[in-house]
Amino acid sequence: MERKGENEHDGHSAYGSRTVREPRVVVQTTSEIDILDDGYGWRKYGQKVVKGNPNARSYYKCTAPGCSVRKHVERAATDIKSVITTYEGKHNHDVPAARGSAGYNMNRNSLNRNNSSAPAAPIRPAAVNGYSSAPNFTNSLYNPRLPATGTQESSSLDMLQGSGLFGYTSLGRSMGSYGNNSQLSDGVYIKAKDERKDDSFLESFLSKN
DNA sequence: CGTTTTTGACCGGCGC
DNA sequence: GCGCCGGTCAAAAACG
Repeated sequence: MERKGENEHDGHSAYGSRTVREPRVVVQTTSEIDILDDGYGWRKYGQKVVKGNPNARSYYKCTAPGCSVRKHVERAATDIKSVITTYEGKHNHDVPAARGSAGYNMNRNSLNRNNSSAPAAPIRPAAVNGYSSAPNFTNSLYNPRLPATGTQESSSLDMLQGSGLFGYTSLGRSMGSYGNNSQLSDGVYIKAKDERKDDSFLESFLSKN
């Protein structure tokens, strides 16, 4: 649907020019669920398996009209628990869900093309466990087929949660396992840590809500 | 009924 | 020139 053709965005690491297009934000989350609810609606438009990773990469696009924000979700090949979500683009509308916490307004595409620091990350992990008051949980149940490597999530881990566990870490490249990304172009590397038992999580929602 | 998900095929670029 | 790879679109199905 949408347009096609003049949507070239291959660029890669073509720094030469300071024409930095869509902001790339990489969020690494440790959770069983691939789909993190950031408050926006996402429509899956594709899934592909990349070489070097037994897991498939899912492609999502914002369902908001006029919003061409894309989101890629992929699991680390080495750490099945690590979910790497890459956000591309910026939203042109407010957050449909997540009322009350929508006090943010990062919609600003003016000067500010370089993103070495000062991340205008439109990311907002609303799926943070701990407190769930907003009924925004449109994530479908996902069954992460763990390759039964022996190490399974013995028990639910509820350690680091709640609190603004958000820290912008400019990590060049941490999980340099499979030389997939030659280099993280300009992108903010946010590392959010949060684990939760989807069962309790969903049950709580479905039961109480 | 509308919407979203799902799978396959196609495309464009790059490498060799 | 062909093969490889990643990415998106497209049509159909499933679901709410």
